[in-house]
Amino acid sequence: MEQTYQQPLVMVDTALFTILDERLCLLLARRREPPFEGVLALPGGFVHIEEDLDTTMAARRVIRGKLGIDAPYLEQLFTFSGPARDPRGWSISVAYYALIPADLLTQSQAVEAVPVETLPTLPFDHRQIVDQAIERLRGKATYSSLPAFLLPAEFTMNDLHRIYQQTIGTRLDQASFRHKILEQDIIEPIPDRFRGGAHRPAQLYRLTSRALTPFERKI
Amino acid sequence: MEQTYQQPLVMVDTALFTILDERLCLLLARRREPPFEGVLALPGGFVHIEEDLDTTMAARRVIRGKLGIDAPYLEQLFTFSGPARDPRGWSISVAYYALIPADLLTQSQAVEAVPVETLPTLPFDHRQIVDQAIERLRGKATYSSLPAFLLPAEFTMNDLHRIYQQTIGTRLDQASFRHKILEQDIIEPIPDRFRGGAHRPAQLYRLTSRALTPFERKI
DNA sequence: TGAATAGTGTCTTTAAGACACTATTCA
DNA sequence: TGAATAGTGTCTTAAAGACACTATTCA
Repeated sequence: MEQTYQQPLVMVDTALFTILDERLCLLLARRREPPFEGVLALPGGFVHIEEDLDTTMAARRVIRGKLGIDAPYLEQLFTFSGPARDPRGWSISVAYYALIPADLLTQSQAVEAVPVETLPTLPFDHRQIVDQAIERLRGKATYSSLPAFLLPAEFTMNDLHRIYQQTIGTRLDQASFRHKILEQDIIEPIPDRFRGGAHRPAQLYRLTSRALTPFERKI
Repeated sequence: MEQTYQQPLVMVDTALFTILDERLCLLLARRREPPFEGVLALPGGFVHIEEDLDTTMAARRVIRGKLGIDAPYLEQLFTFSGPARDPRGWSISVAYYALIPADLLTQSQAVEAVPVETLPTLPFDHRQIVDQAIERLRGKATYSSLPAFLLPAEFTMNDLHRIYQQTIGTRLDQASFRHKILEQDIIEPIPDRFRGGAHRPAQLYRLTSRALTPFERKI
């Protein structure tokens, strides 16, 4: 019978991104169990078939366990597998990536934020997962409202401009950026809400939709 | 111990595309075992951890079992999971899609080609897998050499033009298509090889690379 | 010859990007 | 006032797409 084949271990791993000090960072958790006990790694865990309705729910459970909150954006990335990626045996990891606005992070959470340029050596194949997640993030940033999910609910046009530049990794002309974002209808001004400083106050905006909006053309 | 959690069933399913009579078709196999014995479904099977090095190898094994050949293009699509998608229990299916040039198909193979517009009712969540595979195929067709993998090793510019139109689903100006394809350097003319008819013979081309080439801009 | 497909040159439209400018606040 | 950030209008460049044309074969 087919069903009697020995089955792989099934887990989920999550690459959690945030922007801290104008830099793209990854949230890493110190492992509390072997293998690699005490080492910084992507938050993850086994799928619990009694409680998880699918692997996305398992990823949500892992994120809630580490951060105490739900990620505003969560997407399945890729499934990694093989006999050698985990010393416990032939395993499958369904990898996810998520965007966490910095204002949702608190001291109490069991994670450390590390800039993606200075990541420590990661256990398992987590480095590969992270690289692929960054590639996906950069790719989608050019063609969608994705980077906006790294911002708090209210933000200025320049906040958005900066976050797009940080995720894409290139300079974008300020004026052209404004023209194009406004054409896309992904954000709307919040009536009578401005943010000031020693300069002209900036209009505050919010997303028009809580879902990711793909663009026809690039930003 | 974490390892003692009950593990899901782990399988792979493959959406195999080909072009027959100018139409995008899916290769379906009649199931030889329960559940859904005798029903047309995506070729698939359980991951065999003793012989498969990863899920991609499992997908290759499934394709070789049905077609006796390797697909020139194979890509992981998405991982589907949950307690209800398979009556045998909580399961994970790592779905793949592949492109099969029509000249590699023979009568002896254990599959039926069905145009994607007239698919029968499919078991499990195979309909969802197919829909997502078509979406991915159309998406990548605009930005890469992907559709060329549906053609035999040698083809004319007009073969390529037609296959792009069939996979993308829209008309493309013939002259502009030629300009843009030649700029991309994905194909090269085969010296002194032409295909005739009752008309001017057409230059035969081949791919410059066996790998998928992404384009900077759309075709 | 003309029917059929192959292949080229060039114009128009539209998107992407650059840039010069004006606006409003506070110190 | 000027430093600082906010915001607008318009020009340039380049890509996408349309179109008119020429080329070569066979019946």
